[in-house]
Amino acid sequence: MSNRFDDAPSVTIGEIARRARVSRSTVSYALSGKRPVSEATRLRIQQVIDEMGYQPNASARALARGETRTLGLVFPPASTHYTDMQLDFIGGLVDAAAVRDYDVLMSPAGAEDRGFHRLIGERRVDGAVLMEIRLQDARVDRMRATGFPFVTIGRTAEPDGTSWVDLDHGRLVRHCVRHLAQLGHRRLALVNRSEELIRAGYESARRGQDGFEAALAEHAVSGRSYQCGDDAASGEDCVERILADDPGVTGIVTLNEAALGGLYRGLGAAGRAIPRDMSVTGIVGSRWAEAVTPALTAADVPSREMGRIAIDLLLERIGAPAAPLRHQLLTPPISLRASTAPTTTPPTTQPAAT
Amino acid sequence: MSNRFDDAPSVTIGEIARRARVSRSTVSYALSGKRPVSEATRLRIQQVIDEMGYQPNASARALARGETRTLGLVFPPASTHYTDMQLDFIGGLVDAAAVRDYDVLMSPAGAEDRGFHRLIGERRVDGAVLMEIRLQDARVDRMRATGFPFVTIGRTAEPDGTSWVDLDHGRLVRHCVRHLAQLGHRRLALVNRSEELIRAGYESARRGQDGFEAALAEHAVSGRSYQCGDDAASGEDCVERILADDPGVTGIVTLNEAALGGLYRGLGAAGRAIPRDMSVTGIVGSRWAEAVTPALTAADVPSREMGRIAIDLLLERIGAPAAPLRHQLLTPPISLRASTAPTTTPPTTQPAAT
DNA sequence: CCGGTTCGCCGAACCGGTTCGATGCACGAT
DNA sequence: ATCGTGCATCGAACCGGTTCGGCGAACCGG
Repeated sequence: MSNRFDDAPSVTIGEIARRARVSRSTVSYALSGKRPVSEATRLRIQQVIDEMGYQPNASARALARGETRTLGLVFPPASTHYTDMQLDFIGGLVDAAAVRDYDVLMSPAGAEDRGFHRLIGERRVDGAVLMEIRLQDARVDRMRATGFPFVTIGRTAEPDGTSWVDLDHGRLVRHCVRHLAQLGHRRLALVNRSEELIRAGYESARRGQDGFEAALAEHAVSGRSYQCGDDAASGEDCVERILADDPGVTGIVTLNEAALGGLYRGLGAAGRAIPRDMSVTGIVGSRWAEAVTPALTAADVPSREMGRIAIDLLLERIGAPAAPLRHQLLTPPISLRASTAPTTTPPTTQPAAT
Repeated sequence: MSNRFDDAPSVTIGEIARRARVSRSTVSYALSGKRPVSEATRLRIQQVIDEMGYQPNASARALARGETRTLGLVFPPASTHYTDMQLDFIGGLVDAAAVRDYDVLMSPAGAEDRGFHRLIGERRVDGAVLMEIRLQDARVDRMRATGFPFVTIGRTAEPDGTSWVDLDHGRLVRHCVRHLAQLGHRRLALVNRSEELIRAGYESARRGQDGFEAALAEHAVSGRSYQCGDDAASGEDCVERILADDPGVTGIVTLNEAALGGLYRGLGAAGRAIPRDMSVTGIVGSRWAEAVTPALTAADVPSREMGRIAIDLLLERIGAPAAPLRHQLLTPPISLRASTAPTTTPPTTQPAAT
């Protein structure tokens, strides 16, 4: 009598109905409340349910109701490991979904992928969130063609036809450049993501880059962009390239979280102290920004919040497919930390006027 | 004619059967191959399927077959953000599951949680992986009681009744201590995880701590353990406490990835150069180990591999519930990097003898 | 005392697959 | 010509829920 049943061969609604001496439909209605059930029988049913530890089978319910109460999270496979920001994003997303009584199905899937078919075609989920969006994204096109509810994290080149939440990388980079320009820096470098990602049209890298170039013109400063692999060694290497190209660079903007440590190490090795000889800023998860010494002046990316927003947008699309598409373009503020400072070379005294 | 159907109201097996002029069962057998079907009809069916873009409904299949082809990943909610190692682990796990044609359902769930009920009771998944194991873990007890297939990442105080994969934190810490002892360090400190986690019985922190104390005795060195929050500021703070307690400490072992940057910064602020004045080592994801300067001598945690192993163990339990339980206790080697060096104080010249 | 509501519950159909037993047919052997 | 055999296919039941239409009993007013 430790557990009611030796094996507990998944007690069904029929079993409950039999023991409560009502029909299956009555049990169903008692639970869903979609039709009135007398207080007496409701109690009797509830008692049997408690005794037997009944829980409705999710597959059966999904089949009957036509909804799975599951959301898909689609991200490219062959996982180059994720960044901290992405991780936090996933955490926020899963938590938000749980609060709304949805589970999240992880699917490493490209557009042509079997995994993609599974998720959408087999109706394993009621909707999907697409990560790691590219400017031209076959997955988005396919989703749009099927009419399946989805939202993207990041936006394609043609963003109007989709619900999405995104960081305004272009603007953030412009803010970073402005910050450096205001501190007097005139020769900058952008440390972007890897060449492959950029070539693939990875949207944050591309728009960040565009923003960089626009900002250079805007503030009449010079600068150059560098592609950099997602690891410390690439970061070190990148510093070498930057200083080889132009030893006069005094400001760096980075979009590459994973290379940040290497960047710092490379600067140290080159004898450039931060922020005395080199100001560094960029878009980096706060955990990394605060881990390096000196701590990085960087955009405070609200990753978890973005996960929550994604869920809300998606549930809106599922609940009201006809509702207008919605977008959220976020431009979080830049947290001033210790890695940026005014240029020291030209004005030895305070720069009073121009 | 862009897409065969304006709305594609989920084409079913019945629809396929009608158009191919066979019965539903024949379609099913043609797809599953569980009974022979003539080549001619198989082709005819396949053609209709291709034309209409049929894909079997996952819920219906799960209901009929009694298996969902989905695995659960259960982790505690209220997500204190995860470490890099955990992230890589999840990535490896999801990828491994995808290769074996399983999806992964993320569930932030405590033992008493609604989420836990959903996953197991409603049979949303065929089996589950439990992360963040504690020495006494109510979730493990519940799972064991239900007889549901599961494996844990980490092991409880009573590990024999469960399939698990785990890092041998005790041994790894002992190796770290031995390494430091061999370099001549005699006064050490352990930087552990947060007080709450340890009090909660978080197994890696507890076993790491035990290993530390055992190793101190083993190598006749002195040392003390410190609890440290999972962020850079706590790491800085922890350094202060260590040096205040005993300024003569020359070796640190850390289990706290998130505090590593703060640890380095604190040491820098205290004027202790690594590794000249202080050797640092520990168990930290390689991305972090290589991001700090000097790079950290640390255990190379095979996180992705552990994810793969977890999936394999779980699928074995699902496929053969009667099979003996299996365990994998991993002790990856320690990668020597730049953060540890022989003590410099006693022997100013090279230590020729003794 | 009777007809019309209302309430509470039941039975059946359905969701979209899988699987088992049975059946029709062509074939070869006798 | 006849019987057995095996192959290809079909029909029905089932998985475990949800939902709709209907029915009997109790209750109401006239």
